Amino acid sequence: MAVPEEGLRADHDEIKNLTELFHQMADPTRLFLLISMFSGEKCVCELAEQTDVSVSAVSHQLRSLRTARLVRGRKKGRHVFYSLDDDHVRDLVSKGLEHVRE
Amino acid sequence: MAVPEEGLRADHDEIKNLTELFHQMADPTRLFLLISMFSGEKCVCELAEQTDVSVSAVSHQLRSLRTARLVRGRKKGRHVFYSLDDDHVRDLVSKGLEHVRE
DNA sequence: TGAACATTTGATCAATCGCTCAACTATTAT
DNA sequence: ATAATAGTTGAGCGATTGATCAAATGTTCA
Repeated sequence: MAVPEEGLRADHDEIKNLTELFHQMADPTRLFLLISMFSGEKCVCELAEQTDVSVSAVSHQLRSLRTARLVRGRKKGRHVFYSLDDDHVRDLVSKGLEHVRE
Repeated sequence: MAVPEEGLRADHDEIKNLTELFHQMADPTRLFLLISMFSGEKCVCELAEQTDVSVSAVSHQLRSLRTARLVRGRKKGRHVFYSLDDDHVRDLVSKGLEHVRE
């Protein structure tokens, strides 16, 4: 008896959206920001001091993540607190870590 | 009672490797190639005629995937058959599809 | 009000990316 | 041997990326 096709349908739009998702996680700075938010919301300055890039660079990358709907920002006083906007990200990153840890 | 930290440790090397993994899946052509291989091994010409780019471009991208150890090639006659070298890829792509399908 | 702090934004620039093209290697068939 | 087929490789090129810097915005506090 034949094993059922282990194929996986995906049309052009889905592939485009999926590459956009993976693209967001395919940069060290953005990935670091995402992982930082795993333990809860963080303000920009807090995130920035953990990275080796400028506050401006962090802000740019957060904008990218926000546009892609992976994070959301909540304004509180003069701070903006960012947090994950999607739980799939957590799953993807831990699955990915399983891979790189072999 | 406090919820245990939902944090996730990842050192610089792991982050670098993880971005490399996601980078491979962050391009429409490469992602398409990977998804094509979900249903079994495929030769280059077979993969190429399903994409909208040249055989050369496909070969370049397969090399990239091969270097990143996501696929492997098996030579048979004048064909080279490519297949997934890691099952995590399948998991990551289906998890990703769950996300983009909302 | 004005200084200090937190964040965003736009310009700029070097580095990287992914494609095509042309040339090359390798295998099979006549 | 020659032609045809399958795949790889390197150069070259336009497009995209991600960082910095400087300037602008918004918020709190004295």
